[in-house]
Amino acid sequence: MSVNENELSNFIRRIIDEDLEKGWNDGRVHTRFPPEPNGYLHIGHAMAIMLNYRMSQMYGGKFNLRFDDTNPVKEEQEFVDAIIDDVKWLGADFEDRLFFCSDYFDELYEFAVQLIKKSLAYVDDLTPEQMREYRGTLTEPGKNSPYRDRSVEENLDLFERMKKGEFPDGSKVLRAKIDMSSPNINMRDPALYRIRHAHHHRTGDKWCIYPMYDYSHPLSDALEGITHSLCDINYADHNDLYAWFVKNVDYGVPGCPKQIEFGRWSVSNTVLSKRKLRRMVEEGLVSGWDDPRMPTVRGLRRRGYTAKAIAAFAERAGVSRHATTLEYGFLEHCIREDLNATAPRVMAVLRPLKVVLENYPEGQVEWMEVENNPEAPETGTRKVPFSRVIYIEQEDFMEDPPKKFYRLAPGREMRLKGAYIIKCEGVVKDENGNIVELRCTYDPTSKSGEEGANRKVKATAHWVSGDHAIKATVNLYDTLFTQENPEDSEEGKDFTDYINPNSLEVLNDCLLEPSLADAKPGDSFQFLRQGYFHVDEKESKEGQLVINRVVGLRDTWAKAQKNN
RNA sequence: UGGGGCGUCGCCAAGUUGGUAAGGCACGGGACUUUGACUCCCGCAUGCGUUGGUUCGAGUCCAGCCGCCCCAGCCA
Repeated sequence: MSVNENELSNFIRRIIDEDLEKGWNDGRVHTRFPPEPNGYLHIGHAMAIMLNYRMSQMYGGKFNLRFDDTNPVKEEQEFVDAIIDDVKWLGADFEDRLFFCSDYFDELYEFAVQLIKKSLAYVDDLTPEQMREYRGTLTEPGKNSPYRDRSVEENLDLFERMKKGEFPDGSKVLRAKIDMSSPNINMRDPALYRIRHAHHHRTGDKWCIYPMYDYSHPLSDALEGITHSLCDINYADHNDLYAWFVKNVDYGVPGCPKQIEFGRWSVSNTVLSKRKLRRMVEEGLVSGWDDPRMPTVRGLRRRGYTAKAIAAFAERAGVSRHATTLEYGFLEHCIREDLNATAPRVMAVLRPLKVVLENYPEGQVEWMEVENNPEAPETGTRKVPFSRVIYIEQEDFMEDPPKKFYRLAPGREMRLKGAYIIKCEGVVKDENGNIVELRCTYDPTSKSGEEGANRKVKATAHWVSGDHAIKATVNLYDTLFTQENPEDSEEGKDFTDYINPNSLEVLNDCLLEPSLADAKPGDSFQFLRQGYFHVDEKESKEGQLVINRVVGLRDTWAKAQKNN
């Protein structure tokens, strides 16, 4: 797949190109993905990961994975492990550059001491409530804290005692001394360190003061030699602060990072906020973070999305400075494109309808040769058994077909892929009038590959031999939400009110061709017209395969029906 | 009402010394087809939030409006 020159964010490339021309940072390009380990990654994160990673690759640079683990009360090792796993799976290769902000706590502490000595930071005793009052509002300037002019010596002493644990949580905070009347509220003496007597998942009980994001992030970037710190537009107001720390701290490492903001992505018919996804899991609205309907990396992966498809999605969607909503169908297009090229074609019937071929000898079995993937002829062929009783999809037969339906109907013919042309001679119904069986005849001269097969028949369907089929459970999915943007809920409505009640349909008695007995978790297939499927790692109670439909095919017949 | 940011086709997105609106998705039409898939053709913004201005010429420059988003955590 060739990538258009224009794809993947021209505006960021323009900035980098200019930096390179100026010889800034010796022409290095070094990016990073900085998650807080407080949840699982979703498709929005995957986009940011691919943006950072591809940007570094495009310029022959490097890419780091760094955890922003500065708030021990929200973070857990479980999430660290899951995130590392997801980033690796996505193919964003950080090589040996896996870092943690918590690894820099000693340096960060020294940098704070440095700022105090420069009279650029002070210990404040204001309570959180008082701090809010002193900060002013969006339209009114703030006022200086009465503790703002403490001497360097006193600040040094107080800060050290904060570190030693002499003060309770919330009693003191280290703040930068910038400008309480700045129109940018982030510059009104932001907090650098707060006291938290809490156990950190990596540093244990070593620290009871923890640095704030605004302070630790630019300096962590600087220490790692990051050149372009890509973050979402929410942080645009923090850019001045970011630059302030980089400028005012002598961090002793060559190079100078800069922050560049990009617009956030959302995806239609789903939600991406961690808070909302967590609710979905905690309220049991989905089976877990890896529910195949979830927009999490783990969910998409279990559903059967490939890293390649997600990378293509990120690449083509691009990025700008404004918030965008990507259509779910665009994601589907990307996975179809990948699976169309790679997924073996296989016969499987989701909603079986019994067909008896009256003129086919009882007990006879023919092994039909069927191609594995016409898109990849080198994958060869395989043998599929054919016999007197076969099953086709219920939807491939209509007793009273409307115009334009050209599959099987009474008196009509249809081709069975790789086998024979059959003709419907009769319909068997139960006492309730439901069709339970079709009586058909087959044309013995129409065997696939032989002369008689070369006649036009309007439709071709997949099928499975009754004596040879194996059973499976198949999960069909639809979008999790009916609303294009569930976040935009009306007054008095919760986003969960828009959950699609039909987002999951379980089919228990699907029939698969016998070669699927060897299928392993993680394998993907195309069940011809039924779309692309992925074997789940879990088995059903009866030990059958559980198969997730990744995505259906583009279906012009279904669309035509819908438009009627 | 302070500051920051954003507005190009239904959804993304190119457009950057002003020169006469790329591409993808979706959609419509057609060809091909032992997957109504795939593939391949064709079509799809006299228009770039809006109103004026500058100019031979403006999505691109200027001015004014309109609309949307973000910021007042000892969260990230």
